[in-house]
This record gives sequence, structure tokens and C-alpha cells, in this order.
Amino acid sequence: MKLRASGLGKNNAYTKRLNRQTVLGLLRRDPAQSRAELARVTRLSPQSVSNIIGDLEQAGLIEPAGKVYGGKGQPATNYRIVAERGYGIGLHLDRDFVRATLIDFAFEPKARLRSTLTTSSAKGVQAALGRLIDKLITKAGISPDLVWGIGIASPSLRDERVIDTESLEGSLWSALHSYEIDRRLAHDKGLPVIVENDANAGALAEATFGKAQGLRDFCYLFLAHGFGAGIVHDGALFQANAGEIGRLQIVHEGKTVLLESIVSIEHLLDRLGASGSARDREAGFAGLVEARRKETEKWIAQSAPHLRWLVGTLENILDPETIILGSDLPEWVLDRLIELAEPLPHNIALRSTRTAPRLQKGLLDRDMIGLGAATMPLLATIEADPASRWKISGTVFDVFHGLDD
Amino acid sequence: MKLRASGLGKNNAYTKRLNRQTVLGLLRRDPAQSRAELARVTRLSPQSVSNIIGDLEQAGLIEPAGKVYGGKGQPATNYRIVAERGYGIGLHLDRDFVRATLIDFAFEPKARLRSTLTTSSAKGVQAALGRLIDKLITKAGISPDLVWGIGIASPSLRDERVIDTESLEGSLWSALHSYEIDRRLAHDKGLPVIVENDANAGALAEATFGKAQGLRDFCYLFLAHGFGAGIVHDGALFQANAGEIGRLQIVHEGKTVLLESIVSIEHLLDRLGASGSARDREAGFAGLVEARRKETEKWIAQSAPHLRWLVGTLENILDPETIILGSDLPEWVLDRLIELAEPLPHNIALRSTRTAPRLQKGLLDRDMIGLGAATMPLLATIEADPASRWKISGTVFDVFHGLDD
DNA sequence: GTGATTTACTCAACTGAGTGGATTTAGGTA
DNA sequence: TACCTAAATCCACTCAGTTGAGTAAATCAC
Repeated sequence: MKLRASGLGKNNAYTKRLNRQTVLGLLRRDPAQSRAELARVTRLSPQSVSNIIGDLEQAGLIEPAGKVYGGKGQPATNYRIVAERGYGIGLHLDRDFVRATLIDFAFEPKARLRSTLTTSSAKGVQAALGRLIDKLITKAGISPDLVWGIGIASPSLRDERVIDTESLEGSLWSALHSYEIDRRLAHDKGLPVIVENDANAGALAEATFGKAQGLRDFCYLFLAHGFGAGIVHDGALFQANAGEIGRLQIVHEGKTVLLESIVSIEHLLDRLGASGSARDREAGFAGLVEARRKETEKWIAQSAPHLRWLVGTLENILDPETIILGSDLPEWVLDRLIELAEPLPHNIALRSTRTAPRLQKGLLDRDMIGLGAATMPLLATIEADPASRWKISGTVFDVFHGLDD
Repeated sequence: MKLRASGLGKNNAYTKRLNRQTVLGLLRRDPAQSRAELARVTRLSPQSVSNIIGDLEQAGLIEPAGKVYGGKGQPATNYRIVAERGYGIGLHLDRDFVRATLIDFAFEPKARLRSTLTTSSAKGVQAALGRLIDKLITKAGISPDLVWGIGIASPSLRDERVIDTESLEGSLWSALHSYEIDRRLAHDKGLPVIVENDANAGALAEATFGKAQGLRDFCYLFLAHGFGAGIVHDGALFQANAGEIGRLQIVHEGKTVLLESIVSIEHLLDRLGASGSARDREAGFAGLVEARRKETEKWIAQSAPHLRWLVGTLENILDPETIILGSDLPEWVLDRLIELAEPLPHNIALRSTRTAPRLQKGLLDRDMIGLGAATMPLLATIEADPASRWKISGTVFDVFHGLDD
């Protein structure tokens, strides 16, 4: 039966795809489940689940993972995702460098690379990214055919550059948009390419690897050169243009300014008198921050009240389950920021059903954003209800293809 | 085939229900469409649509609405919703009064009533609401059996009262929550009762009757005694605890205060020196506002910058298609507020794909909130993808019941 | 006018999704 | 050893939407 895509009406083929994706999604999130267990969760009949499991196994997406003894009745056969069945590549494009990560279908990181980009021409960047991807695949020791796609996270994603264009000129993400590097890369590699902003990728990473696992409503604040937020509501990411928290107007010392003119690494580095390569993340502004600890503390003291205000604002508008603060700053800076943000405003977030902290530190992995980016092609390939409706260059694989004939 | 509700897996029965709801939803939003047209939109086969149309007609939900001549080929038979097939009742509970509205299945208002509540005991309120509903049904001249449910909109909806409890004590909505009037009313009337906050109900009303028709992402700001927002994202309402914009912290004349301590009718009335019944909406604070125009202008001048800030803040966080300002204040006050809110902040909302104004005035119907509340039981009964996952007391009718045997 | 053309709609056979009851399997338990 | 329980399967079945042939009723071209 043909699947009539993108229509409002649903047919059996659609249902089948949905159920396959649902079962696969459950196995991905919680490894090792039996047919009977899946039937209970999905409320499908054991027979249907059995058929689906058979299909997925035939497609090489899952495999048996031993039997469970100890209970009454016949022991159940557990199944798990076949980690080596597919891979996702994530590129984190920052101002001065690129980090590339590769994760397998079990969402385990397999290889990482970083590279400082010397060229700033769009064509040069395109070529450099292509080489980096090849190198990453080689390093992981996998077949290029098994890569399902490429996710790109860049600091700013706007369909139009109505603001601060000058600060973007000549940068990587300028090339990304004006030169359509994503489309060209998709063509070069024959793979789907998905672009997101860094904060959204970070939110995906926290949802997959970090503090937001299992949460359906949360905010991820990414304190970088700028200050952005990835907002997840009802399990889905907000579109790229939302979450521009750095551009919120605040009053600082009597003057109305943008939040990120205070709360951003950019501003911290200004205060520390950093210049040239000392501003680069790779060259290690972390060292500078350590060396100028006193001045950094002052910045923290100044920023914390604004963070407190931001938490209250986001809570009042969005009522998330938790707010996660991520950054490449040293851990003690984040700890201190969160510490000084207390006491958080008295508002609805104080409800007794709360389980997660109102404000917490994110994972500290430096490849966080790249990891999130790497999940995108995997999610786009297998998820029934993808975290977001991404703009995708190229065509996503149909992992179920060939099962029906 | 049995529908296995609330499971993750889908079966044929689920698909059938979904397709029926989809077709019905299309006919509701755009009256008079033919089978062939619906088949094109839904991407279902003409045969399937024909079957569905047959079912819906047999259930009395739709009826033929004439043939379309003029084009080539056989003229198409249009169908439309049967307006008299069902009704929704909306109650707008404010501090000092209740407005009740009844709309038919074509979402046309059929009867309105208002009542000042003298009693404040929970039991008394319950009884009064019951009588008001009966009166409304009588006034509309319809059979009580045809009412599909009751929607209640109240100024504040919080699952717990962690804030400002004293200002809620003894009020209608205090009774609503602590005494569970919704549950009791559902039991009394044998009807499903759905509770929402007033701003969310207003957002529903704008989406159904007003400026937000066809929009999937917008904010509705409801400037009342307090200041709340209904947020619609991807066609769905945010849960009740979100949108508490009145509790955002702003800096006013050097002091940090809550937004609604300035931008709210409560504060305006304070400034106008209103007391007692002059504060009531029904007794007409509008007259007072007119009489004290100069002082009102001052309040507007003071509030507008905060409104400007709020628009920028919401845009940066949520990136809505439009922001709608609703209120019971006189029209000129809203016009002036919006006028003085210009120039709006320079941000991503300036994108060229914009079609709706960034900030606009909502419908001025005084029953706006009640109308939105009245849509809730109708939507809950027929929508495939309900605007929100409401907490519903009682059981929603199954309008398709009896079709399958 | 007349016939070709176009479009709406229907009939009846069909495909294939999940279902349900009987059955087999394989461990625990008395 | 005999019984119980739960997992998994066999197979006939139900009933979604689909398909393709066919009919009805309008407009269009000459």
C-alpha cells in the first residue's frame, strides 16, 4: 500500500510506519525490551509487535539481546538497537574552529575531531568541512555508506540577517547561509544535512545524553560568545528563530542594554582585556579566566542577578520542568553563577510536583553541541515524532525500505 | 475493531477516527467543501472520503449544502456542518460577575447572559452557575441534550497557589479550585467541564473568531485586572501555568516591580482612585476611564514602554507570527497603547516573510473570553488534534458512537 | 444540437494493517 | 513429576483505505 505522504489523511501504510517507528524509538530509549513488554507499552497486540520486531530485525536495525530468566512463564527474549547499523555526524561550527563528532545508532560517541579553520572563504570552508568529515569517518573506522547524515550546529541561525549583520560578516555561519554550504555539502557527500543553531543542538544533547533525559519541557541556556536558548516544549524543539534570549532588554546599572552585552563570554573577555587569539575558545580562554579569577568573579557577581531574572522570566512565560545552563566556561564559573543566582524568584515554578532543579548546570562535555548536532540525522531517520521539523538538505534514508515487497 | 486508546501504537480503528475527525475539522474551518476537494486536501482516495462523508452525514454532523455549477464536469455536492447538531457553553468567571455564552456547532454565538454573583460560598457559586446554565439553554431555545459540554475560563489557574494566595481568597476561582466546582458541575449536569485560564480562552477565541484565524503561532495578551498571556505554538495552547506575563519583573522608575503592578486595569483603577463598585467591570469602569481621560493618558504613557519591552521579549523568546492585545478597556485606550508602543524593538520579528502586524488589537467583543471558553467543549468533542490536552471533568461525548456496528 | 471532454462520484473486488483465539514453548513452583 | 504461568507463534479473521472500472452530469467545441 502506498504511503501518501504529507496529506492530512492517514492510511494503513502510514500506521505501519508509525508503529515501526514507535517500537524502534522505545528500543532506542530503553535498551533491551521484550516483545511482550513492548506490546503492553504500545497497546498493540503481541502478534503485531512480533511482526514489527521481525521486520526491524530483518532490516538489521535490532537484534536479540539474551533471554530474561527468573520470572514465571517462558523467558522473554529482549531486543536491542544494533549500534553499528548507522551513524550520525555532528559539526559544531564556531567562530574560529569546528568540532566534529560521530555517534552510532545507539547514540554512543565513537570519534571526535577538532580543527581550526584558517580560510574564511565559503568555498574553502565547504572543502575543509568535507575533508574533516572524511577524516572523522576514517578515524571511526566505519564504512561511509553507514553514515545516515550530517548535523550542523552554528552559533546563529536566522533566515534573514536583520540584526547585527556586521558582526557576522566573513564568519563561518555567514558562509553557511549566504553560500548555502549545507546544500552543497549534502550534494558533495550524498547525505542529508540538517542545520540548527547551537543552543538548540545543545538542548538535543541534554535531552539525549544529559540532564533533560525524559523531560518534555525544558530550556537549555547556552552561554557562549553570545547567549542563546534552546526551548523544548511537549518534546519538540522550538523553531530556530525562537530562544534569542541574548537579545532580551535588561536594565543594567540604570541603562537599558541587551542581556548578552553583559551575560556572554564575549563581554567577559572584554572585561579581561583579551585580544586576538586569547579570545579563541581553542586557544583556551579558559586559561585566561583562571588567571584573572578576581575579575571573573566580578563579572559573575554582575551577571548572576540577570541570570536570576532570566530564570524567572522563562518560568513565567514557558513554565519549563527545568532550566539547564551550558557553557564552555570552567565548571567553577557555572557553579558560582548558579549559586549566586539564588534565591530564585518566588513564582509558579515552586510547585510541589517539581522533580528537577529549577536551574542546573548542563553536561560539561566540550563536544556537547556537536553531539547534539550528530543526533539530528539519526532522529530524522528513525523518529516517528521528530524533535523538530528541520529544514533538511538532501534526502533522509528510508531505513524501512525494501521490507515491503 | 476496538480502539485501544492512549497507547503509543496505532491501529485501523484509530486511523478511521482520525480521518473522520480530520474531514470534520476541515468542514468546520471552511464551510462547504465537496468530496473531491476534501480528497485532494487529505490525500485520501475519493472513495474513502466518500465513505467518511457518508458516515458523518448519517451521524447528523454534516449535511449537503447545494451543488457547485459553473466548472467543467459534473457539479460537486458541497457539504457543511449541521450547526444545530451540538452546542457549547462557555462561562467567563471574573472577580465580580459571570458571563455565559452559548455557541452552536458552526461556532456561531446563539445566546449570551451575564450575572453578578452575590454569594461567594463555593456551594452557592455552584448552584448559581447551574441555574445560569439552565437559563442560557432556555434562552437559546435548544434541547439540553444537545449541549456537548461546558468550558470555564477564570482569571487565574494554578494547580497550586504558591503565590498571592491572599488576593484569591474568597473569590470565584478560589472556589473553583479548592471546592472543585468543575467536577461538581460536571456531575450535576452530566456534561464534560473544561477549565482554562482567561488568557488561554481569549487565545482560543481569537483563533476561532478573531485576528488569529489560521495562525499556528501567536500570543494573546489579556489586559484585565491582571495581565496574562495565552500562547499558541504549532497550533496548540501552552499549558495553563505558562503565560504568566504579569509576573515578569521589570524596572519602573528605577525600581524592580512586577509588570502587572503597572500594566493592569487594577493599577489603572488605583491611579484613578476607584473604589468599591467603581472597580467592577460590570458597573462600568469604562465610564470612569472616560471621565478621567487625562489621568488615563498618563497611565498609558507609562505603560506603553513596558508593552514595547514585552513585545520584544516575547518575540525574542517565542518568535510568534503576531501578538494580539485584548482587553475590556475602551477601544481608544488600546489604540493609544499600541500607538505609543511604537517603535517596536529592532529584532528578528522584522523578517520579510511577516504578514500579520507584530502587535495588534484583538476583537472587542465583551464576551470574548466566554466565547473562547465555549469553543473548548466543541473542540474537545470533534478535534483530531485538540488545541490543548485539557483536564476534563466528566466524559466527552463520542459523536461517532453507533456508526460502527 | 451533438459529441467530446471533464469532473464527481460509486460499485465491487482487493491489499494489507492489526486482531483474537487456540496452541506451543519453556521456564518456575508445589 | 505434575501443574502453573507467561512468552511467543499459527492462522483465520475483520475492516481500514485503495484500486480500477464504470456511471452521471455538467461544460466546451464545432
